[in-house]
Amino acid sequence: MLLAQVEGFLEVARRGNVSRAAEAMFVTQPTLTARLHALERELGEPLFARTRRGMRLTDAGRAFLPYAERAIRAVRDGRQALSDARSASAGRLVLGAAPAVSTYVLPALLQRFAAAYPRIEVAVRTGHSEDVLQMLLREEVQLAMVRAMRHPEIESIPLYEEALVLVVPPGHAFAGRSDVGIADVASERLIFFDRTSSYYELTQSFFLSLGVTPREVMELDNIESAKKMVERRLGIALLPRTAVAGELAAKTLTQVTVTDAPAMSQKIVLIRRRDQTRPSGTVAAFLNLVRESDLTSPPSPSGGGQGGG
Amino acid sequence: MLLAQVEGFLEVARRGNVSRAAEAMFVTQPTLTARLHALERELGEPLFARTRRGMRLTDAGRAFLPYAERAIRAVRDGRQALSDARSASAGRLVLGAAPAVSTYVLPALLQRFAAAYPRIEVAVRTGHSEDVLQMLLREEVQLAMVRAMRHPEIESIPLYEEALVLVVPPGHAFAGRSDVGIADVASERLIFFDRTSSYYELTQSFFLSLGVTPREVMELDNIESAKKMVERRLGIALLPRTAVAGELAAKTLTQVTVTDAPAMSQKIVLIRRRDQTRPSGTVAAFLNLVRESDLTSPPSPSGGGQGGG
DNA sequence: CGTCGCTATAGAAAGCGTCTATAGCTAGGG
DNA sequence: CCCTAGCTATAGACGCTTTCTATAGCGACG
Repeated sequence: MLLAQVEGFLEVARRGNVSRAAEAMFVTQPTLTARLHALERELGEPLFARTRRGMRLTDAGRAFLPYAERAIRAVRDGRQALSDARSASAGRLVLGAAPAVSTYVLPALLQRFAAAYPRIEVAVRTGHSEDVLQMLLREEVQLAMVRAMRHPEIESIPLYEEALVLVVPPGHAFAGRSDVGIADVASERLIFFDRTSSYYELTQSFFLSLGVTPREVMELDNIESAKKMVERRLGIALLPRTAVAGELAAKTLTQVTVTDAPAMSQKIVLIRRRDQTRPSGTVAAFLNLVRESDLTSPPSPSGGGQGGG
Repeated sequence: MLLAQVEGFLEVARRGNVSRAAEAMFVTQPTLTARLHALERELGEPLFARTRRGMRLTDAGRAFLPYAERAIRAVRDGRQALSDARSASAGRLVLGAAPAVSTYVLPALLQRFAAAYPRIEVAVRTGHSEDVLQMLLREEVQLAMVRAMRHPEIESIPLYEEALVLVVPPGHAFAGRSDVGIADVASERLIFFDRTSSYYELTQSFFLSLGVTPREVMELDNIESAKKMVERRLGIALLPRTAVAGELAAKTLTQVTVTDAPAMSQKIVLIRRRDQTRPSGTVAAFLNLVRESDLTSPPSPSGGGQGGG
């Protein structure tokens, strides 16, 4: 069955006249007649009663009419959806993100995205980087912003380096000092977050590599709580810089530089399933936005970039 | 665009594998590959990412998928609707009927019809025969049961002759007499109904042809009211036999035969637009039912057939 | 390193849709 | 009473396109 046949059926049904319908469809009248015959043959039933005055729908034709309209409309809408997607003027984008990204980086990004592409519907799925990777592989998300990972079926685009910075409450002994060493840190009460997160592992191995055994006082399962703990002077913490940018600016937390330890950071990347197809529509739109964004400087202007190997 | 292309797209999307999909659709793999290419070319966008493991939908493909399903479903449902209509197992039937038919003949008929074809939806439009004819010409109804009429665009099937019978209240002077003449009737108070109906005209010309000027006492716009009037002894009336069958059986009205006047009746026919197509589906089902029904004897067994020239 | 499993391509044959031209039919006008 | 206008159906030729079989190309896997 040709879609052209169904369209011909609709046009003739509307006009009651093959010749006019043919003209409107830019084909000759015999062509359209043949289409109708073919359709009637395939459906096994005459759809029109041929009269001296033109074509009139039979009961069968009248019964088929709404379905034909529905089919044609579906195809037309499908074309429109593709064209919308192509121009990224509409559609749906499902993003995965690690918790720190989802909470501290995505909001600003999505705000700009929504402004640029108001008719794109966005959904975010948050999870630890490994879980988000699985979502991507299962095609539950189209793009994901996670820490750098390797997998044969994904390709990644570097986004930014997220530094882990040591934060202390205002008025803490470390505040204002420029000679805080790793040994000083080790003797402080430390607050960790989310034992299942890669940050935890990263922080632990950092201390161990320096021969320091941290005296853990508390472990929270999310960054926000950890920040609150430091603010309440229950300890000090190594936290993602993007997560404390606001507090540093508001001076409810103070950043301290450790002199005798390397800067610690984690690479954040945008990952995507490896296709041979180039990113299309909503995905391409988001990629463009990301490319022209400077993710190393969060919305509130606190400290400058602090990247490091 | 071929529907086969869209179906191929769906099948491959489901299976993620051209070869299997081709097998399932009883075509060769190159054929299906070609269909997909043609569809992608027409839509201007790759719908699949070709991988070593098979075919995976692209974002565009995923966007198009629901529309493709909708279109295929519409066509499938349309085929089903036609097949239902062919076997009259489902569908819709719109009937027109004159008031007397609609009220006194159709209910029994429709009861049997609904029992025989439970999935056919029936609608009735009631109006005077002339108006119903117009409905038929405008294709607002598919069939109509009205008094016999002529029109170049319709064909009719005789249904029955509806006699007009003289009814009087029980205990009336005429009741039991076998020698009531037209002169006797003329001296009685007569109740007419619906001046705009053909019955009114028929009745009037009947009296006039016999040189009798009826002494009208009352005109109601519907038969039910006229019957009630006779029952309340406000006069006597000439009413369609089908309309008083129940009252005659219940003996709340009595039929009187006029000896010196011809029997009066009206031909009731079933009319249909003149097509070259033979009646299909629901229409054919109704015609069959009507053909095997004896419409001259209403449900309640009162008097026998009373036809006459 | 060969084989397997997948899709893409090549080339031939058949089928089908499309065109122009014309037939067949009826209604309406001269 | 014929002739024309307006409709759809048919005929025949042309060309595209779909379809087939056979084969290439290309990674993955053992």
